[in-house]
Amino acid sequence: MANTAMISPKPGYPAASPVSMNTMTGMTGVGSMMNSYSSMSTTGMPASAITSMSGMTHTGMTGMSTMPSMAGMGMNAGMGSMGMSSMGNMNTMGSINGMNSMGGAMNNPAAMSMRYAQAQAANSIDRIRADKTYRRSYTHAKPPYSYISLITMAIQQSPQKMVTLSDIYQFIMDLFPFYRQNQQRWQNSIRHSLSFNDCFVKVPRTPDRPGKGSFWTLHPDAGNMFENGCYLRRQKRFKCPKKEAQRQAQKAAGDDGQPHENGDPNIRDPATPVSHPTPTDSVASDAPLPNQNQQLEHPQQVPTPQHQQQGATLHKMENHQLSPPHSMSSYANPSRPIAYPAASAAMGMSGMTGMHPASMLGQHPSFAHSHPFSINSIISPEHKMDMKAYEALGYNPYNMGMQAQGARPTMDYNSPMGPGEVTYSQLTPAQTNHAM
DNA sequence: TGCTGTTTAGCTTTAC
DNA sequence: GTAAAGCTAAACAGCA
Repeated sequence: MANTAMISPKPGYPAASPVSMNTMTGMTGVGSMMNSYSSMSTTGMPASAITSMSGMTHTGMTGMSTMPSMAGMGMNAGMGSMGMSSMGNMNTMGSINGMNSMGGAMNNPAAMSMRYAQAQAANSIDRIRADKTYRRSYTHAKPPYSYISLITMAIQQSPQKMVTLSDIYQFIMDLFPFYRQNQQRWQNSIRHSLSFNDCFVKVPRTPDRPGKGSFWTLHPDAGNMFENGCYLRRQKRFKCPKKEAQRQAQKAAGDDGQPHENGDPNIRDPATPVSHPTPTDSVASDAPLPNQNQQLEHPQQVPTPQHQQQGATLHKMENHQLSPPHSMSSYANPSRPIAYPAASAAMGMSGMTGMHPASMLGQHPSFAHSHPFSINSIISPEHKMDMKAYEALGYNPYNMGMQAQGARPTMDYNSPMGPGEVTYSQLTPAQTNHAM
C-alpha cells in the first residue's frame, strides 16, 4: 500500500505533512481500513493527531499483543462470549460492539463487577501509559455519525421517543466523549439540524410540564432515513412532502417575480401572527407552518413509542389517537434510573431502561437491523456477535450502501474514562479536514 | 441573562 | 461536474 494522503488543515489546526500509509502497513487489515476510510467525510481529528499516525508501528493501534493489560482491563470478561479472537476483529467491527460486550459482561453474574472492572481498567490504563512501546490510540475523535444521526439516536433510545434539546446534548456527551469539548460549536449545529430538517418535529410543552425548550421527536414518516439502521450518512434527506411542496411553491413564486412578504419568501412578516398548525396540520394539512420545522400544537398527539415502532410505512400521525406520554422526556424524568453515565452506555440502553433494545427501537427495518453502525450496535449488548457473523459470512459492512462511512470505532483503552467509551482510532486524511 | 429555536450563508464531502 | 448532504458560523428573536 502506497497511499499518501494530503492533509489540508482546518482553521485552527496546524498543517500536517502528507502521511505515508506505508508506515502503517504492519497494522492488521490496514489496507481495507484505509480503503474504507478514504471516503469518510464527517469525522475528523486534529491534523496533528493524524500526523502522528505516520509514526505508528505495526503494533500500535490494533495489535492486542501490545496491550498486555487487556486482560487486566476486564476485557477478558467482557469479551467472553466473543472470545479473544474477536479482539482482533476490533479492527473491523469497531469497538462499539466491543463496548456492548463489556455490557454483556456487566450483566453477567459471572463477570466481574463494574467497580472491579473499572478499577482494573484504571490500573491497566496506567500500565499502558507507562509502557513506552504503547502508542496512544486516537481517543475521543469525532464519531462518524452525523448530527442528524445523533439526534435520532437520542430520540430513538428515549422511552417516549421524545427528548428536549438539553437531553440530546446530554445523550451525545455521555455516549461520545468527543462532544464534551467545543460544546458551543456542535450544539449550535444540533440546534440547526433540529430546525432545518423536516424529520424532527417540535412538540411544545404542556402547562403541567413547565420548563425550558420544547420536546423533539421524529416525524412519523422519517423512520427509514438510515438504511439498515446504519446511523451514518443518509442516502436521502427526509423531506416532509407538504413542507417540501410549500418550499417549492415559495421558490417558484420567488422565481417568477411574485411579491412576497418583506420581499423575501423566506422572511415572515413579523406583524403577521403565526398561524400555528393543528396537529393534523402539522403533518397532513396544507396549512402554512411558522417555519421549516413542524410543530405539534397538542403534545397529546405526539407519537408514542408504539407508533414510532410501527414505522414510517404504517402510520401517519393524523390517523391515530395518541396517548400522552407518561413522561415527556426520559432524561428529564427523575425516575429514570441512570442519567446516562458512560457506563450505562456501555451496558446498553436495555440495561438502563429495562427494555430490550429491539423493543425500544421498534420493528421497523431501519432499527431492527443490526448494522454495525446501527443504534443497536452502539448501545445494545444483544448484538455484540453481529460483526462476527458478518465476518464469518465474508460480509463487508463497509461495502454496503453506506460504505463511504467506513469508520471504525474502537474501544478507548486509553481513555481516562475507562474502556467503556466509544472512540475512533482510525481516521482518513479526509477526516482531518473536518477536525475540530 | 442564558438557553432555545430559526434562518442564512459558505464551505466540504460524497454520490451520481 | 453537479446536486445533495452535512458541518460550521453567525445573527437574531423569544422565552424562562
